[in-house]
Order: sequence, then C-alpha cells, then structure tokens
Amino acid sequence: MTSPPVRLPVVVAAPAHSGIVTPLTYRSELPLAPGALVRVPLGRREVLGVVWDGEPADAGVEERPIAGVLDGIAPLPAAWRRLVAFSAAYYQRSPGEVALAALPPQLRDLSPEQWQRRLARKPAGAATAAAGPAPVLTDEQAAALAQLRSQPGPFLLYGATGSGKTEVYLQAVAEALAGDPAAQALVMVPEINLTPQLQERFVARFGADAVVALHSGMTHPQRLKAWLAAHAGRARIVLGTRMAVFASLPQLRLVVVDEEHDPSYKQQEGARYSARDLALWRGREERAKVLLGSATPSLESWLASERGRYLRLAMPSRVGAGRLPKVRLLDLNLQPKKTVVAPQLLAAIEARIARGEQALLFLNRRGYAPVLACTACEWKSECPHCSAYRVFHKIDRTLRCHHCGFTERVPRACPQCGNLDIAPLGRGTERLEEHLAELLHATRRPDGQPVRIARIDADSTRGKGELDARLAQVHAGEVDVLVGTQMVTKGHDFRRITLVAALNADTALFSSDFRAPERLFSLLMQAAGRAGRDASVADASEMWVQTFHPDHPLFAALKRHDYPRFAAQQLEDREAAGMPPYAYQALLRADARTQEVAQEFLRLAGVAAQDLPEAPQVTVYPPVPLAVQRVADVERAQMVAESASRPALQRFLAAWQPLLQDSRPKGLIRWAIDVDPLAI
DNA sequence: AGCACGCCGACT
DNA sequence: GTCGGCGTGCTC
Repeated sequence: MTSPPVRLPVVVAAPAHSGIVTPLTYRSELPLAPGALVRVPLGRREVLGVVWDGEPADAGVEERPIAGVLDGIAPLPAAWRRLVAFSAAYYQRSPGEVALAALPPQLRDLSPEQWQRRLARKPAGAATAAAGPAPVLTDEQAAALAQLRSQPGPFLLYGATGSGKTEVYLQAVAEALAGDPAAQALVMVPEINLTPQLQERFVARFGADAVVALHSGMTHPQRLKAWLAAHAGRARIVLGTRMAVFASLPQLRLVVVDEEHDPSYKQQEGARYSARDLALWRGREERAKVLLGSATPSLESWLASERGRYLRLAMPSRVGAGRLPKVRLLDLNLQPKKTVVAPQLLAAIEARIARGEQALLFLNRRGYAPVLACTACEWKSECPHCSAYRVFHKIDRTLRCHHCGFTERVPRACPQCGNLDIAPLGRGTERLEEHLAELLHATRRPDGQPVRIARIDADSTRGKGELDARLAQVHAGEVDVLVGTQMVTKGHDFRRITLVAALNADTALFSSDFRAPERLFSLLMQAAGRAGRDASVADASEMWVQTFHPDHPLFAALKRHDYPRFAAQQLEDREAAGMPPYAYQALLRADARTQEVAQEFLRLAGVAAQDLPEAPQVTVYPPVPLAVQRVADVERAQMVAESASRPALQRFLAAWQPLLQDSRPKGLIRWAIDVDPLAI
C-alpha cells in the first residue's frame, strides 16, 4: 500500500535578490515534520533544505520529489525556525538564506554516504565532570546575581573593566543549569581571539564535556561536532561569536552577550544581523534570560536601561580594590610639529621600564606607513583598484591595499617620474615599533638588559599560535613595551602593564560618522582597562592620551572614567539631531560598474519609495558615494532611510524590497539592505 | 548563490 | 578552428 505523495514547503539557500523569497514546494512519499533536513534537487544540483512551516505554495512549475532525508538528526526546533523566520523578515532576506547560513557548512557538503559514516561515530560520553569551585563573590557580584535570580530581565550588567563580570556570567550559567538537567546556556563574545580564554574558565568550572565553542575559526568537522552536541542537548553551554546566536539549543535558559557594545556583533555581509539584538529577541521568545555586559554599553542598551526596559546591574568597583588608572591628557599643540611620542610620555615609559613594569602603546593603524609618496612629483601609493592608498609594509617591502588585498613590491623608484627618493608619510605600528627602538636604545631594564619591544597586530599574529606566543611573552615579563592596534585592547588580562598610551586618538573625534565618539570612548576606556589590573600596582597606573583637543568633552568624561556622563551628553546630542537610538535607520547599498549607475539605481529606488503607504513616516535621504567609494574596481553608493518608528520602517522596507528587483539598471552588480546599520 | 547558456577575443 | 571571458537568466 502506498499513500499518495505529500507536498512540502522547503527552504533552500537562495538569496533574497534571486527572486526566491518564499519556501519552494517539493513532493515526498513520506510526510516529514517541519524542521527536518532534506536534500532536494534545485536546477541541476542537489542542495540541502529545511522542511518549513505553513502550507506549501502553488509552485507554478512542476513540483519535483525530494532526493533524500538526513536521518539520525532531530528536526530543527520550532523556536529555531521562528528565530530564522524573524531574522529573515527583519533583515530583509529570504528564510532559506538565513536558515542555511545558520547551519554548519559541513551539513551541506557531506554526501549521503559521508553522512552515514559520520552518524555511525559514537558521540563523546556525556559524563559531566566534577565542577570546579566558585570563588567568593564581591558584594557587587552577589547583588547582581540576586537580581538576576529574582527578576525576568533583560539585564544590562554595567561593570568596570576588572570588576569581575566573567565571574557573574559563570555563576549565572551555573544557576541557569542547576534546576534542570536539560537546560542550556549560550555565551557570546565579540571576537574569536577571546573564546579560548573564556572556554578555559568555563571548562574549569563545568567540565570539558559540558562546553562547546562555535565560531568561524574552527575547522568544518569541529564546527559540525560542536553544533550537533548543542542540537542534541549534550552540550550544556555554547560559547561563541555572533554566529552562535543561531545555534540550535532546544532547552535554552540563559543568553549572555559579553561586551555587548562591540561592533563585531553586527554581521557585515549576507544577512546583516545584530547578534546582540537577536539574542534579546530569542530570549524573549524562548523564555531564556538575557544578560548583556559591558563597561561602556552601546547607547541603545544604555537608553533602554535608563527607561527601565532593561534592568541595569551596576558593578563600579574593580575586584581586589584595584583602581582605574589616572588619565593624563598630553596637549600636542604644545609639542613640536610631528611629535610621535612626547618627551614627557617617553620619560614616563622609561621610568616604568626602570621599575620593571610594562607599557602598552596603542596606535590604531597597522603597517609601516599609511602612504608612500614621491618627494619630487605628485605620485602617491594609490591602489589601482580602490579609492584608497596602499599601505607600506616595510617588513616584506610591499605596498598592500587594506581594502582589496592588492599587493606589490615597493617600487625602487617613483613609477611616475623615476625619482629614487620615495618617502613614507604618517606612521603605523611597524614604524612606531622601529621608532621606539631608537628612542629607547640606551634605556636599560632593572637587570641591565636592553629594552624589549613587541608588536601585536593583525600582521604580527597572522600565523596560528602567534598571538598566544606574543601574549605569553608579555605575561612572562620578557617584553617591556608592547605596541599594538585595537587588537590588544580587547579582553586580555595583562598583570604588569601599568602605563597605557593612546597616540593618535583624534582621528575619530571629527569623523562624519555620528557613532565615532561612542566607539572612541569605548576604545579608550577599554585600553585604560588594560593598565593596573594587578591591585599591587594599580594605584600608580596611568593612561596617557596624546591629543590636539584636550578640551573636548569626551576627554573630560574619560578623565573621570565617567561613562554615564559621556552617555548622557551623547544621548542629548542624538535626541536633538533625531538620530539613533531615537530613530531607526536602514541603508540601501548599491554596487555597480560606475558611480553613476549605482546612484541612478538608488535614485529610482527613492522615487519608487514615494508611493509606498509608509512613505510619510519615513525619510529617504539622497544617494551618496561610500567613504571609500571604489573597492576592487566596484563603485559603491548608498542611501539612508530613517523613521522615528521601527514598525513603520519595517513595513516600509518590506514593501520597498520587491520594487527594487525590477528597477535595476544595466551595470548594477548587486544591491543590499542593511537594517540598523552601524556605520553610515 | 551556483550553474547553465551565449556570444566575442587569443591560443594549442 | 577551439578555450574561455563574464553578462543574463533560472532554479519548486
């Protein structure tokens, strides 16, 4: 007896602009539950799909049969499907694109035979190792946990660097898991670099079997293994970067978003989701508590906590009575032109070295020099494919474009006039390291040895294990002065650094991006937090800031480590200007062969927008080229849509999107909508 | 996104 | 004579 075939809605990895926005309809001999993983024919290939909810649509073409089912794996839970459906709708993508991007890549790539072999492997035993001891809590930590226990949240843990936020996370997780043997917790961090040290602490507390990591730095087999452990409920705790917000966690009870203000939580390609915002949505849907943590919360989260939408848990003190470093502003107007490290700062660094302490110099620009220029003619090291200069990297004598990756050997002579004298302009970490070596060549450590300088940036830590090796050198005291980009300001716990200096903080002060001050303040606070983490030296620790604008209010707030004052002042400005978080934005971005075509597409889109019913509530600004207008020979432009009402903007975007499909001029390469963009 | 089909330039 | 450039169009 064979029953008639059923019709199934199935989502597949097709981007929104492909025209496939709704689930496709396939035939199946057997009924399959929503969430089941299937292989389906799509054109000439066979792809992975997820059986979706709702009635199958009328295809309008002949419906093909599914090719197979990935058995041995439970269907993706309804809550997961709702998260995917919401994300797709909110960020203007197709559910299939979001769903398939959220699954481990190997699930797509394995052939049926490989999948059978993979299933045959026994999962690791789920014996939960004995939990390590928890330390005694500070009063502030205990108070925060008491609130977490008794209130529904969401929570904003506003804690100074070194106030012991991680311990709060650990105990919050312990409590979330304690009552229910199936309960799970998700803990997110902004960067891959930060997962190993966090994983170490969670493994020490909860045992190795309870914890898995999920981030893009893992190999595909590792990711599949971790994902399956979470999906099957074997892993009680998932640690990961933004992608982990889409992990299948059938019994999610707690979500922690550490450093919630960090821009890395916003995905910058494909579905441009904010993992922090989705964590809040997911928590509400699945009745899981959500805990956001930061020393410098995003203004969005801060405002929500001011208005009582989030419960603020404050931990202002550093553990062990350590104090935050004294902030010293160094007025560059009083220094000779082109001063790199002012004499006072240099003297302070030398004094630290003489006492056996360490200094950290922060410069947010890698390479040797941002531009190379001919001294005789107008030639500069422009990238032939981008509207940007190529950066001079002395270490391998190359000019490298940081936008498209185009790399060439440094020319011997000016390519334009043949002049042999080409000079670096400005400086990056490589040159700073060299410069410091000269400045400090006569300085001696307490043991009489010459000063040792190390550099940590994306170039010096490219290889696997290099970052760990550098950090180990610093911890072992083998390094006296550490030079680095913002990479070093994140999370690393340096015990012996007592002086931190920011050398060119000003570039962000007068940026056209309205979020630049917020980012700068957070960066400087975080950098300051690197100093004096050991209580015995904390009182004498310092943060130096070289600036041409010592009277800027941002620095006044920084001097007092006064985030609330800074936030209040920024929020006032934002409200007056009608900007986020008092308004909601979306970007329409266009890539094309020429700037004219890109802007023409946007202009037409703007005209089409005028007829939409939501148009009166939404302001659409004129198209503008991006700050870096051309990247890899592609011209880029964008247009802002803004509304005081988030639902109105959402309805507007949903109605706008279909109109964009047909108004594409010749020469347009692609377009995309970015909802809640971080940079405009 | 893939993967085809389709029509114009430099090679075995 | 073909190999291959990427423009355009389709996938239940």
